[in-house]
Amino acid sequence: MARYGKEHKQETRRRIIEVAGRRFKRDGIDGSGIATLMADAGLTNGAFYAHFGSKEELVATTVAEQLRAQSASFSAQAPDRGAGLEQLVRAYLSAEHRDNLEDGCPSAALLDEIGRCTDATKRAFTDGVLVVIDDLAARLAPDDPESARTKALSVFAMMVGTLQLSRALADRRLADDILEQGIQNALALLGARPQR
Amino acid sequence: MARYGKEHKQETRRRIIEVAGRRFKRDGIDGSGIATLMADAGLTNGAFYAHFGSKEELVATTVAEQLRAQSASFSAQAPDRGAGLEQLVRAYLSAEHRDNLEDGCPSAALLDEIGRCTDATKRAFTDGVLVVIDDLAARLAPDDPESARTKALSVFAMMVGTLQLSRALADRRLADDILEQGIQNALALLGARPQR
DNA sequence: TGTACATCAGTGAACGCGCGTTCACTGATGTAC
DNA sequence: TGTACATCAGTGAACGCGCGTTCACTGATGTAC
Repeated sequence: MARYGKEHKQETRRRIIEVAGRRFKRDGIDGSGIATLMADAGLTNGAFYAHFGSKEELVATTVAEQLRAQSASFSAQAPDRGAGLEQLVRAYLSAEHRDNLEDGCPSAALLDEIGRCTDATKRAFTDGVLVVIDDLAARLAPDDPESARTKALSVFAMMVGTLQLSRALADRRLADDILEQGIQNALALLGARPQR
Repeated sequence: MARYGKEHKQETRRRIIEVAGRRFKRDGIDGSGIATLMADAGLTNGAFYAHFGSKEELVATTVAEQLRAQSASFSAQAPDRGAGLEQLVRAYLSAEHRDNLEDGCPSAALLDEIGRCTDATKRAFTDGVLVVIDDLAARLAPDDPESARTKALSVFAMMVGTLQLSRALADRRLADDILEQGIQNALALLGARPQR
């Protein structure tokens, strides 16, 4: 039944991490059981512990991988590292992104749960999100990305909060409105030069 | 053992909602069991269903109550309805607020989980958060609060995202920095007149 | 004032279920001779 | 080339536990006469 070899095992591991990313984002971390996760990956629950020491270890690994993938997706969407911000903002604050949790931003789907996780998971998040932030900072100020870091972080926080809010509102019209307003305000913030 | 009368029962109900608010914000909705919640309120699990039809009903009720309390707290902190925004922003994006989940903003603690809740809970959230937003809008543009609504919503989203991010970062210095940067950017956004 | 009865908030055990985790086992693959 | 053995990815049943929910019961309080 089981195929043999290091390569195969690593591919299985990748598959678990990938389905975990989708499940976590859709149902939450607490809302996703290991048996379900493993069934998604075409395996049974027992196999899990050949790949990860605990659920929390999978969470940390998955958070890291999700942020890596998001960074790669930003680069693919807007390959010019010194630009493309408006395009990224519009794609991020779109109804499509809001309505597609599984393929969406891990921060928007999981940020408050990550705040309640172990230090190891928070560290994985911190490292991963800084790569995303630094990508944004480089687009914001190609000649001095270092100084733009906290500003990029703040704009990112705004986009995350806006998407979460849009998902939590029961009024569709209002949910669409705040995405649009979020785009306007993000672009205004990005356009303004630092004021201190 | 049990005291008798409508008044007493309603007081117990209030107590359950209050401890649920604190627990949910600290451990998440999925992370808080009914038996624990009831023990917090000094009762046993069985009594729960004399007060609520289901856990989800408690969630919707608690979300509504939390937002009502937040609105009241804003009014108490800055009684002049046409002003006080800077004060509110500074209190919101403070290290004290970040480090005190239980007494803090329900949106920052629960927003992504609310996005995964039933429609009834989302509706309770929508109604409640609009009161908070309208309070902010009235402070932002006392003479035309209606037009300031989406802008207030967007600023609120930014504050929520920033607080969540600050809580999820493993690096204390960085977490403090983005609070400070969030204050600067929120004030800049609020100071600017609408640009369309 | 005293007794009998009705009310009902809360108790606590039990329900079936899914959780994270463990482990003896299977059986396909690879290696040795 | 064929056989015997080692490796090990994955299976599936079981562990103790907490989940949301139900319900027969308790006993303090209030009402009627």
